[in-house]
Amino acid sequence: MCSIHHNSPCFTKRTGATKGVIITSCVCRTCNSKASCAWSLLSSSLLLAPMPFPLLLLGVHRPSQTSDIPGFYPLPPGGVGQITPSMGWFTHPLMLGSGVHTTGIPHPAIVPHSGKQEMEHYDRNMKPQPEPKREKEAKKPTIKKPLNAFMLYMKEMRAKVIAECTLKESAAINQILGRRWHALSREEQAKYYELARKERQLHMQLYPGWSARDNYGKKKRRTREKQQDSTSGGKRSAFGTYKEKDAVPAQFLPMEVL
DNA sequence: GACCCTTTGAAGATT
DNA sequence: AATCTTCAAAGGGTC
Repeated sequence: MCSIHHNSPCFTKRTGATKGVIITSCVCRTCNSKASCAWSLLSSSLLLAPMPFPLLLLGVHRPSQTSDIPGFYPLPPGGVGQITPSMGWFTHPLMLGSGVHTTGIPHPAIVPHSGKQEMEHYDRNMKPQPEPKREKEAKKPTIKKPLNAFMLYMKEMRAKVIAECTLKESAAINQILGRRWHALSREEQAKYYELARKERQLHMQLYPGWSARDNYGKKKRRTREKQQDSTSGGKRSAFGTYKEKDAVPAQFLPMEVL
């Protein structure tokens, strides 16, 4: 957050690549000055704002009652234990998984440990899972990272892009979504930044001791070299720079990026 | 069946 | 402080 433009969401700007690695820096969207990335998890001004559509996207009702954090998930003095299904917390597909907070409150960020496959049962139209396996995996739940603005955007727009382009491969879809993301106006992007910020805040409140580090190493990665090779030629998209061999065919690209 | 690919953003780790 | 790394989602492809 820029110290001057408090309401200006920062964004990560790709500034180039060294040895195949993209350098990132965070700048204020308004004055373009380099700034800290923590654009105000604690910014009460935004918390006081009316709930934007993104929370509707999540299926989380905005409680009408007041709370310490108006417009956001109320946290009673005792914690989150008073959040009830009637508040809509459980109505979103994301909320229908087996993830259960230590308080007993289910949350999409909690999934049984062992990889992305486990995500299916809360995010893919509630595919029924064999019960014994679920119980087995539920022993060691993993609290996932909250989604960032772009991830939320992807989640919302993926189906639309698939329908438009008849593509199914996620890598290609994501390239298109990346370009469309950059084509969004700041106002449009701001909606997702705010949703992401609230997601992070909720996550912090539900899992105060959680750290992104907790999930480090849970995905086994193959040799880093291969990844660097793949990025050195085309790098990490740096505002439109793509590997030619992986470029999305022009006929699949939306008009606005052609 | 685990990981890759591909995207951006957030945050932890390292220099 | 600056830079680097990992992981969030997705699902076809690869090994």
